[in-house]
Amino acid sequence: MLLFKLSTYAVVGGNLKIELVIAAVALAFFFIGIYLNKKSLSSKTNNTSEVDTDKIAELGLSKREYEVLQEISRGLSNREIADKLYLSESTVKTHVSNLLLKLNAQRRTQAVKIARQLNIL
Amino acid sequence: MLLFKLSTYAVVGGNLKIELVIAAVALAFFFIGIYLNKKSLSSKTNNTSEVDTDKIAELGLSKREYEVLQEISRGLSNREIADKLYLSESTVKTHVSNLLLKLNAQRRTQAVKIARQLNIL
DNA sequence: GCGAGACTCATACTAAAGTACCAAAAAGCT
DNA sequence: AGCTTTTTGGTACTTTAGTATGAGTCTCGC
Repeated sequence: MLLFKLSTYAVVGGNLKIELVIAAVALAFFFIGIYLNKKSLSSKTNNTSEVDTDKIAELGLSKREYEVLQEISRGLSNREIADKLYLSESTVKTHVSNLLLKLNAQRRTQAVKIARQLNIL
Repeated sequence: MLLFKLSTYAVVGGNLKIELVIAAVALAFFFIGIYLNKKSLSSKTNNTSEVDTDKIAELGLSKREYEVLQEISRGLSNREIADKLYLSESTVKTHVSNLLLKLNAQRRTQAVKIARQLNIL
């Protein structure tokens, strides 16, 4: 607005070429448009790319359970998760079972889907 | 550019108020900025949100196999997929096996991960 | 009309995944 | 220290998942 007023005064005063003023205003608003648009878009897309830590706590997921969940989403088997986290397969199974209960899932694939929907992965 | 020229002629001709013309040009370029920006952004972000049909063909995934893959990613069991697609569980198992081969996966969870990375889901 | 894939389904297994229940360390809190 | 939750692990089963193999049907292009 300030820029706009200045430009009109300049024209009325007659000490600037009209074409130049219009071009300047056009250019300015062109970039303002780009800037505002970029801002509004980034606020929308960031929502779908961050992990919701509060939700994890809300579900009562423990640290280990969450780690196991992450490995499941990476496609690992219980055996592989056990090796990666230095656990027995039994322990992994225990974690998985508790995990499924807390996420209201019947299967590990479903757990992954639900976790994704809750922005937990 | 055409719009720009017209506006300058209008001012020179003296049959329009300068403020109005400048405002119009500003508004026009404002939206042009938004438009162009949106276009350039969408070409970048669409890469991570659209399904790559070519990749599906490249992998040799058949229609049915792909449908089964989708249901797996929704967390369904073979039994549930069979019911949903009006198939026997045997058939679903066959599709899953072929699916895993084509995706180089050992498990359905891994298939989902790989499919996601390939922008197939 | 015929051959190639795709689709369907069955049987028979093997291998994972998941459940139930229990129990002992380990870690955190007050 | 005492209590609680987490973490760990075991045994014993049941249920899904996945593999192998064979075979009949369907569809589409040529």
